[in-house]
Amino acid sequence: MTVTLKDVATLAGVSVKTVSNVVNGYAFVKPENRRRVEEALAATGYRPNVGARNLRRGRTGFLALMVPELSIPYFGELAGLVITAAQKRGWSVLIEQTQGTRSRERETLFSLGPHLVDGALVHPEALEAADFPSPGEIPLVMLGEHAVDVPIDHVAIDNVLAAQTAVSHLASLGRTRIAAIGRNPARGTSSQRLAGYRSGLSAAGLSYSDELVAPAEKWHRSVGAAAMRSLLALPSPPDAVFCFNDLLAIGALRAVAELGLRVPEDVAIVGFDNNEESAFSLPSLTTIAPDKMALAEAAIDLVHRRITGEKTLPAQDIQTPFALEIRESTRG
Amino acid sequence: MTVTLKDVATLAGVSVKTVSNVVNGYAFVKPENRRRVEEALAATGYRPNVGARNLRRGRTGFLALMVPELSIPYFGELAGLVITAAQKRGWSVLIEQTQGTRSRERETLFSLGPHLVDGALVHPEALEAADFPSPGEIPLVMLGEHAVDVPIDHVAIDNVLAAQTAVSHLASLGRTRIAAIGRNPARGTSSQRLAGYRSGLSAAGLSYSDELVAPAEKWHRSVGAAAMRSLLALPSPPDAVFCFNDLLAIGALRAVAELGLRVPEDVAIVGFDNNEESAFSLPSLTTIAPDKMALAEAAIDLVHRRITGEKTLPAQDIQTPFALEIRESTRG
DNA sequence: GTGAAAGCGCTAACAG
DNA sequence: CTGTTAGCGCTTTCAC
Repeated sequence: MTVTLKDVATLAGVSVKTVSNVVNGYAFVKPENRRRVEEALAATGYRPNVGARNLRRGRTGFLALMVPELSIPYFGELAGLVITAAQKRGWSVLIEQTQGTRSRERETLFSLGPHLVDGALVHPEALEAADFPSPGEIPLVMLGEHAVDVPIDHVAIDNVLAAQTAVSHLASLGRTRIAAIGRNPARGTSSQRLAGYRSGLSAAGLSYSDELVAPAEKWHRSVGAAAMRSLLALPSPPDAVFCFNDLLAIGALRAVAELGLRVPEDVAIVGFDNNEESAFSLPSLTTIAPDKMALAEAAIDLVHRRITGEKTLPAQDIQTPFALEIRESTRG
Repeated sequence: MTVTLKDVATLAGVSVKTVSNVVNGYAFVKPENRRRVEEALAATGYRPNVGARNLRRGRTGFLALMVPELSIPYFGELAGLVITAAQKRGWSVLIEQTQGTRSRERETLFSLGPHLVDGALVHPEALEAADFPSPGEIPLVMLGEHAVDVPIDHVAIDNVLAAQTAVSHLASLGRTRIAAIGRNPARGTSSQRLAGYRSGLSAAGLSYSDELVAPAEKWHRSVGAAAMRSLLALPSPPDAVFCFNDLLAIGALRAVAELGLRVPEDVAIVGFDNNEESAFSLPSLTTIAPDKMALAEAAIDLVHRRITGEKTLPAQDIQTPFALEIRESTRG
């Protein structure tokens, strides 16, 4: 059935070694033999058995990417970039979804045997330090928030600074009651963005008020809408809102519109992530735009370095760039 | 180092066969031996080498999913569902992106060796009949449009009927100049939706006019906006538009707003795909909602049946349900 | 019930 | 430069 190296060798009248040499692009093969092997290769339609090759080489050719959910635009976009970056290095990417629950995250991390994948990029949401496998397992790179203090490679943007940038922008517009949507003590990212929000406020000489910070269990559009409604129902409602991600902001946009108010005139809104849809919402959304490609490439680069050698390097903490993308939702 | 079956056997004082039996849940093992093996297993933290096992068994435990781009919401959502469905059957999913180009699609299809994955779900965009591998390779299931006539399993919604439903809905609102956005001769999906558009028109007693059908190379938001602008610049502009996907429709929404017109009063708009964002656009988007979960599960089910036995079954053509989701963009 | 041994397809010494 | 050979870690006859 499937044609093996041996079959090709027999047909070409050479040894498997020679065929292997040709297949693997080894330079020193007698032209005559090379020709015959190549003919046999073409005639049989030989395809290497990747599994066997990897078994022998001690690597699998796979990388795992663990994310909460691919249907969330940020992760869909990120995953696409990761796959592209990985492919350039010859890896195929296996995707695992966790729904952001700690139990699924633990399970996934544990199931990533040393034989299934060569390394993994993980974007944890709820994981705690104790959940991480003992070092010495496969190379792991954390994406996004460094929720917990573990000595593991990590790449992300400076969330605190980014959040602060967003809030400063709002303040520079003359807004004085700047709210936030997305508080969630269980998520590391939330704490960081909250910290940035607070320092943005104080940098602008504005005082922090608890009632202006709306919680959000899930950072989805519907939650953003609900949160915005409750903020607008306040005795003195906000004149600007910093949403911890774009989905919340999209929801907020809708809530404002439903109440007959205008963005940005009545309420200015800033999001976070720069999902593709944010450039097309009505109004389009000012947002923090992380350089997702840089993020993906840095992560792949890191895992690549870990796999090929540099085992002993101390855990890296890489920051990738971001920018404030100013659009209609904060433009007079 | 990594602990192997043999290590466990040595430690437990039995043969590899016995350990293998225990690991694989073989029933007839002397209790005493089972206990000792289990202890050794726990003590060493043994993890089976999936690659080696698969090499032996002749399967890999992987499924490939080929899509144009994960950053496109429809594919992000679909991929998420496919991964979930595959996981229930014990498969991990490998994602390959093609950017919708024929060359990348061919390459991908070709690289899907019989050893890399047990089967593949492919969503081709530009592939032609000649590009398909000779039957007898790994099980392949096509998702989405049956662009070409090849005897390969296929699951999709009835695109023609769905498009017709969308157009009929627009006609039922009393609209008489119903345009379409998304013509692209190179894409099978486009032809089908165009056919549905035409039959929807004629069912409503409306005549077809070429000038009302806007081409779209890529079905992206910006293209939808541009197409809408040119339609609105027509001497007698449309009063309704059927967009071949939601992204085009989102772009169209923006173009209408920029010209100071209103949706649905001046132009009613219908999309296709029911991306999550469509429920939150302003106005929210009426759209054809394919049952994506049914699609994913039918596809996984099919590939599962192919892999486990039913090789000789003739190529299946499965239709999954869809619904017209009526929202603000067509609601007075 | 369990051990010994063969071998899945491939690569990497090691001769020659 | 090329053939032979020994495994990678696992499952699976086939004896015992």
